[in-house]
Amino acid sequence: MTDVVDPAPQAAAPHATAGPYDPAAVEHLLYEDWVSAGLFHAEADDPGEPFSIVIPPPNVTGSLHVGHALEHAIIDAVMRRARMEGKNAVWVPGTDHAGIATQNVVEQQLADEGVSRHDLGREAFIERVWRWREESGGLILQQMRRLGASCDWEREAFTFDEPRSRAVREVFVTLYEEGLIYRGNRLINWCPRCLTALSDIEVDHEDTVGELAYLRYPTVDGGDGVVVATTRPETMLGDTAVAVHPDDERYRLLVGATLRLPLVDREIPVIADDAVDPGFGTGAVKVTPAHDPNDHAIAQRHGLASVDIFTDHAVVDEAGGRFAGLERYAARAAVKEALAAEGLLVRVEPYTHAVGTCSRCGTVVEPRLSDQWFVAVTPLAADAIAAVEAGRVTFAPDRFTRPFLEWLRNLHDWCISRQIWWGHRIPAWYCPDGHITVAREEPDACATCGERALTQDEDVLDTWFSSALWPFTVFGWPEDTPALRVWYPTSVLVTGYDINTFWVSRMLMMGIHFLPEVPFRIVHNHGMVRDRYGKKMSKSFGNVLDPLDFVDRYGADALRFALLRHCSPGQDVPLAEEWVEGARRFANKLWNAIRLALQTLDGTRPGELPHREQLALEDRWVLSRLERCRATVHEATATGSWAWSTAAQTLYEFTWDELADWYLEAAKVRLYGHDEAARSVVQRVLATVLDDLLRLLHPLMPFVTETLWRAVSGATGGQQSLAAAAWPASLGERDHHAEARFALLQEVVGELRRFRAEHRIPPATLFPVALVTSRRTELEPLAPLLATLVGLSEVRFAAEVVDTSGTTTVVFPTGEAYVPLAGVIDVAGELERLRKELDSARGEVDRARGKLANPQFVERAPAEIVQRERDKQAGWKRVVAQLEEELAQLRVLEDGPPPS
RNA sequence: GGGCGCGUAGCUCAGUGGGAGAGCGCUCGCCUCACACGCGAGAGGUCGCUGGUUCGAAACCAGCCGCGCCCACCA
Repeated sequence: MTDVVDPAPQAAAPHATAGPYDPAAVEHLLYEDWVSAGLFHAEADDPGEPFSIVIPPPNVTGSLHVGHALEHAIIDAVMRRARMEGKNAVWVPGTDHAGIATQNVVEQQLADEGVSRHDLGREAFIERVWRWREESGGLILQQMRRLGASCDWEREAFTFDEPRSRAVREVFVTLYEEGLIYRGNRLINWCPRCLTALSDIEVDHEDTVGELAYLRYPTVDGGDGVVVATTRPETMLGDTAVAVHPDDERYRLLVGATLRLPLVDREIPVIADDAVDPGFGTGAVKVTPAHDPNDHAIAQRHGLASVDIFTDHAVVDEAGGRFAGLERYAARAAVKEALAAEGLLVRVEPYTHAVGTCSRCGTVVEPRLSDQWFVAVTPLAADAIAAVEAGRVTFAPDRFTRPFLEWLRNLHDWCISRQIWWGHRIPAWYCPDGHITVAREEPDACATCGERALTQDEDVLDTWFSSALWPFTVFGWPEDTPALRVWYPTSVLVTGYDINTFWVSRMLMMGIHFLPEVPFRIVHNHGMVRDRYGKKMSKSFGNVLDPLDFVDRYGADALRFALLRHCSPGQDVPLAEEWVEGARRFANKLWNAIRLALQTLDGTRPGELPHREQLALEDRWVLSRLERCRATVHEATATGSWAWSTAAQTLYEFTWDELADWYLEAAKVRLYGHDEAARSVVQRVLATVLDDLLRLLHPLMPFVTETLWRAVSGATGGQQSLAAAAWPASLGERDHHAEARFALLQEVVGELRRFRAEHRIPPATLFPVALVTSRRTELEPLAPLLATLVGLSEVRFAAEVVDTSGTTTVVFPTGEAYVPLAGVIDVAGELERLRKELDSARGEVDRARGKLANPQFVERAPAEIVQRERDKQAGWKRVVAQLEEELAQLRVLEDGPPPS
């Protein structure tokens, strides 16, 4: 870490600082510079093909978690590439008011203070939430800046701000007028803790071990009646019938009979309905229309009454007679007990079934008949289905299409009213006679009877109602704005597959209904971020990773790269600290590679490449490899088919394995040499290669590349930023000839290095080689390179080596290298080392033999351990044999004729 | 009940018809003048199992086993 107090971005440039790359010293300043230069801001009439993405708005009071980090890393990479390609690109940021989630958080705060929202009253409560939004609402957007997200901050939107609220009322009223929004008394999911209705997808289904209880309902005349099976005995208090299948012979005679409902003494009929599965339980089902969706449907068909037995809090009400006042689970126990006492509890067996829970608080939901507002989704869904089937919207990856369509085809009407306070109040007013007036602005009088004393509906809208409008409301709808005309439909929606139903489906339905086009062409579904073992992150499991902690310690680029490196469409992304650390090392490698370049470029700027005949083999090789890298990255980052792991991996390998390990090492010959012309050539090649590499890497790692690019190119920032530079064009055809020749060199270098390592030849010891090779004409010009890369004192080529005494042979695919051993290998030292190794290996063999010779061990130790010992012994025996052979060879050398 | 994904080195993963690979971890040798957040060398795999297609299968097909996820109003 440097202790520079107030460095300008240039001050931290690589040639001016020592030590590793320090992200903290540059990131903030670079971000400020980009924003103040307006690089992320776009106007509708800016030049270029329109390209737009709207952020999946995070909860306004939330903070950035790794899932956001992944999503924003992807979107930002996409945006930056689009911008570099000259598109008129805009990324609209913003937040969601997140109705129930936010209200729950604030209610919890109040609870900690010992008050409830009802103590405060509606006005004061909402004011309190707004105040909390002011305090915490900017946080997540600030955190996005730390990641480098290139949002157009002048376009920040909020699902509950005034422009969005106006759009919500417009949509609600229009749909109401079209008959697509209605108020009705229907069975909904009720959360007894949040005290509100929920839509179907806000309910999670969890397999729960429960019981199946068999209850006997006698006939009114005291006959045996019917035995029904139920997982919820307490709901029998609300039963209004028993149903059997019409073809069920067992009950043929009972259909039409009247039963006496135990405990409440209600007379209920036995009815026949196709919905009953004769194979389940006893084939007879109790019908509780007020608390079960199936039963409700049956009741509708048969005109049965509904008896609601619960209060809002899921406590039995007066309809439950003597059980009134009991909470539902207490009531379950009490009902079972009472039935048992009357001999009507036939039996109870364990039974696992799915139980619905509130996705916001985990409480078991209560199906319940209730007056709520609904969207009649069938016609809207039909249009959405048609759009997907016609390919106007595509999913990446494609496999998400089918479940999405299946979901749309099986939709029930969407319950949109919520009995909470934080959200868009439903624009419906009631007069004392119960007439409903739905209006864009508060009406003066009832539209039906002219009554002036109106009260507004108390409920608010499902938070997804307003986010469904996001892709067009952020551009000013319902006004016909230039932004809307230019940027709608948005180019692509980048979001997790987990909210395709919550959000994507609703945006599609609303977008198609209210605008001429779909809201996005492509839905790019990323996966979920998981821990290093692929496990879901959860607070209770203690494996939650904090993205900002990573940004602090490793830099934003490192986090982004670590995420993108493991990211392919639809696949979950594992993340561990080591991956981020590895990405930080990569940034540092890049930093240092360019530091070397800056120290040797003498101010050479990227520009025209030298003529081809001036280029050395390694120049042609690196340019060809760069072109390969460019083509792969270009392809892998093309809209809709994002193979981020491929792009990241390709850039990583080119930078590290090719540029740093080979090209820079090879280039040193000329960079440090005294041939001015040759130096100029390599400088110009290097400057250009670095320029293109930094451009390609910029969408993934914006900060380090920007810093380095300014140093390489001499750009001063602001408008002259990498963030505003052009995406690299093709360098032309690959040079396969140069690649093949360089590969030849790499093979020879590899073999000689292996020889050096095996024989413990110190790096400082240079040795000569004589090469006999079928590729002499190709390799001969590369002799200086070979010498540099391996550390050779001399490279000779020969048709054949006549006198091989005192030399050893290194074989490579197209020939052999002869290395004299005198002065190269420390024969005495090698012998010493090998003898020591041999001693120790023999010791291991003896140790194992001793152990295995002990009958106590062989007989009593677990077979597994004994076997392991045998394997060990065999392994060491092989090592001994090998060492003995090596020693024998060396002894020949020691005793042989002295090398000339 | 329906659907989807995954099973490749110790761990996490890439690889979709012709060389079994990467990062981390591990072993050995090096502070070589960009980088020890580094350099060089290396060990390690019956590509879940069975069968099929093919000249050739980690990859394509079928079945099976195992893990994970999503959807679902059989009480």
